[in-house]
Amino acid sequence: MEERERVGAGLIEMDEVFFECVYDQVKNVPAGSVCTYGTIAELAGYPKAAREVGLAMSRVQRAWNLPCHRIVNAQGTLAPTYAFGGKDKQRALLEAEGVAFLEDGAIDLAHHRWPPTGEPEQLALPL
DNA sequence: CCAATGACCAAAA
DNA sequence: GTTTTGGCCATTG
Repeated sequence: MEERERVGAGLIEMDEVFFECVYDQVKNVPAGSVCTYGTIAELAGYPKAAREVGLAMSRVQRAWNLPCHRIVNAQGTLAPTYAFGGKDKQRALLEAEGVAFLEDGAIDLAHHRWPPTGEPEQLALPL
């Protein structure tokens, strides 16, 4: 019906299926955890469309209420083009949720990666 | 349809 | 650790 869905100030005329799935996964990421583009793509049904996930993120609007700051690349580093203020803002948001960063400025994916796909070593061991 | 682009990923040098 | 190369697939002109 009509031309896809008009969202805020942007008109979405892409494969809503893929994007909807991506956004759904992003919404599923719990606070304090992060997810990689590749994982999101995989969950969305396109195991190799990691770039499209990033593209979807760039198209995200604030009104959608998506925690896109929890999506990082496979290296645990933040993209330079975070839509809501840049990587600096993204990092601040993540730290506010309890995400720890390494000295290199990358996120410790071993502790914050989500979902816990088959990794049995989620033992926090705080001390 | 073709070419270029992109918040990527992994392997190789 | 960095830089380069290839692949991946949807969007855009």
